Amino acid sequence: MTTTPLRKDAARNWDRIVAVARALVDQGTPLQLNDVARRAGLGVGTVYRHFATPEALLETVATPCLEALAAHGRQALADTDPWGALEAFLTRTVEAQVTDASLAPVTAAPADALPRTTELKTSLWSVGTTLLDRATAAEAVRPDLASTDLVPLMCGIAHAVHVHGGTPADRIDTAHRYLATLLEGLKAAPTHA
Amino acid sequence: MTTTPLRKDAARNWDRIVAVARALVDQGTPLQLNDVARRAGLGVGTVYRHFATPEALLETVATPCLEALAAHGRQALADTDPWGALEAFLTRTVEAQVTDASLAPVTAAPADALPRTTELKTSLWSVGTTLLDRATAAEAVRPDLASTDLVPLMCGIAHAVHVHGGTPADRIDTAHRYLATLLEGLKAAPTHA
Amino acid sequence: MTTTPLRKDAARNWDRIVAVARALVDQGTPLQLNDVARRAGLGVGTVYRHFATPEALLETVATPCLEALAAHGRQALADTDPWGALEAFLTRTVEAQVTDASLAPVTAAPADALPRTTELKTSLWSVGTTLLDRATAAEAVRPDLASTDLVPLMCGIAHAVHVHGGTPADRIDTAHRYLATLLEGLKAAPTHA
Amino acid sequence: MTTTPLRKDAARNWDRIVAVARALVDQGTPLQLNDVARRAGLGVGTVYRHFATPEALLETVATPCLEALAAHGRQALADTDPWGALEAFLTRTVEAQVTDASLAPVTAAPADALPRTTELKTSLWSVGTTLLDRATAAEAVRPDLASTDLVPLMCGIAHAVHVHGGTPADRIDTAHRYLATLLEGLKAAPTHA
DNA sequence: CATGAATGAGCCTTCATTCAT
DNA sequence: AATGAATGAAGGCTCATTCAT
Repeated sequence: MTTTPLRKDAARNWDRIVAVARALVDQGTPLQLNDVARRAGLGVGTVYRHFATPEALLETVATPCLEALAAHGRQALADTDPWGALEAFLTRTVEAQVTDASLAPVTAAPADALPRTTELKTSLWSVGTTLLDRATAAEAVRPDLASTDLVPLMCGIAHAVHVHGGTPADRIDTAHRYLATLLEGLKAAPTHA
Repeated sequence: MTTTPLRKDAARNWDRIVAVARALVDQGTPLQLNDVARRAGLGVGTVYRHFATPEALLETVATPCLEALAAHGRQALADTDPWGALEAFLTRTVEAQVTDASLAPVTAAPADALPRTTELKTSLWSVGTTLLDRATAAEAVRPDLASTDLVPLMCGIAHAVHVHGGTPADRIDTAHRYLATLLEGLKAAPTHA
Repeated sequence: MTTTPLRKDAARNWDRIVAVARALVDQGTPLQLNDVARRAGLGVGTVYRHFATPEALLETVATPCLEALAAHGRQALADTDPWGALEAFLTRTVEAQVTDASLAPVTAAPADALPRTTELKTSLWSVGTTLLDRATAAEAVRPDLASTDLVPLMCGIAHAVHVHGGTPADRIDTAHRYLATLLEGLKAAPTHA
Repeated sequence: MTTTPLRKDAARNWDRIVAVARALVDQGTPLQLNDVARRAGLGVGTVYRHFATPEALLETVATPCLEALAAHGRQALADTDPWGALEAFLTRTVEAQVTDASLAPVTAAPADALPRTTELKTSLWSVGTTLLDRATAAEAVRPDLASTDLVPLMCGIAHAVHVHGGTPADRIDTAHRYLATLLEGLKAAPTHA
């Protein structure tokens, strides 16, 4: 409906490019389209045809992960425990950010290169808002936090984990500790403050 | 006794360079020594003579703020309320990070360009450790946070504020909200967990 | 099978670059890639794409001459007169060094930038060794000279000619005189010394 | 008669500078006046006052060695054996060139920075000419070599030794071998050629 | 569609030399 | 005399992007 399906060879190139980019992101190398082209055994022009900017490529790399998060978000909406649903959703989000280096920049970016990214971010934001509203309504969460705070806070935790450093395994651990602390703070509504 | 005082003209240039750098940092432009030189109306060589690397210049720009924090830290050590002292110290720190764009990169950097920076960072870290230990001993803080978590968490909050965006005034506000939440989480020891 | 032939335009640029470099070498100007680019009317990047370092370009400039020497060397091996063959080979070598300013640095360099250069140098060295060994075996040459002395001595003569100065024509003449003297010394084995 | 003697402190500085330069030359580091100043613990200006150019400093470093050569040359003139005198003189010269890195560039330079250098070079050239003429007159030397060939040939040998490489001890050895060969060639006049 | 050569702005850095102090 | 700060031309190299083939 939206996009004409790619010719078979073009699709193969598209896959190669994304795979190479994924590998580069995982090893922390900044995405340079020339570089990606060389490693993929393709011409620069081909890469540019598929991805007009480094950001577009990065977002493409991040997409599957964002989709998984969005899927999980839809399930979370079905959860009847307001606090539990929020907690699970945020946990998943932070785990993803810490595990997948492509998410942080995409999430924090003020503008998106691909419409699909915008869709997914909007969807996630909407889920987050809903879950937070429910929790707030259930008085399970301090009232001075708005839904616009969720993304920044998740980015903040991911960044904190990054600054802390350590092996990938360490990082997940650290992320859980930091998130636990923050969630405790979210929960403990300043009743009499 | 420490450093030979600069000649008057050299001092003037030093000041100019730092002032230009300060301005660039404040408007979010990355520091490039050639650029700084041009804007300061000086030769490149002059800037290189004073600051061997962009990092050295950045740290110089950050120094006054770090010194103010360190001074405040020394006072905080005299505070007899373990929790209050920690809270005040972290508040100041986050306010500074959010207000002054030179702090975040300097704080997060694994290596320092200037000895003075190392001194100040060490001093701040030591104050933080002491205050956290006291609070932990007073059971005012959840036990699973170590002193090595303080810097990452402060950087995380600063980053969250950055992602949230808004005017400088907004940002201080946001910082207070985020910090308050986190502190609540620090305080509320997971009693039965 | 060896190298993909260059595209027509790329080949034209390659030629231009080498031609400019040749001219610079001939007039004694040191090769600077930026400079070459400007004179060739090309972008710096183009020159860097073709030749990663000044040495690579210089060796490319020297290659045709080295190939001619190598070809002559192969013929010299067929000469049945041990002394005559050596003499002819060394004469050609020195004439080349004196005539073509690109040879001296390439010959004297301890490391090569291009594999082709290494091939050619190895080949020439091997011819020289063979010819010297034959002459030594025929007792036509003083025994205290090793094949590792050939290159230095040829470089030495070329350098002597350079110091002497004069027009290109003068220089060939001088080279012949110097080489004749040296060859006389090589021949006259110190019988009773 | 010529120069006002330096003030005591100025003389001390002069000495320091030359000593530092000597050390740099010996270790093969190119002479940079800024660098020399720093190592000597002096201001750049001071070094410039004493030596207007790097060449002037280099020539100053070379001077003692040139003077020793000149002194030996004057003695050689008293030697009654034409060939022996020439041989001894050239041997000394080559040994010096190979041993002292300051000589090669000074000798090969077409122009001098210091009058004293010109004096010494002239003197040496004159000695060489005289010795060669005597040897030629005694028919001890092939007639097609002129006195203007001596300097180039010595430079050539030094350069050959340099290209050959090896430890300082090796180099003297190599120099003797190369010079012996060349001298043999000088001696063996091409009687019937 | 794919290719990859070309581009050139832009950044970094060094160093010989001058000149105010 | 000595100092050393300032200068800025000069050279090196990278990389995002375009466009002819």
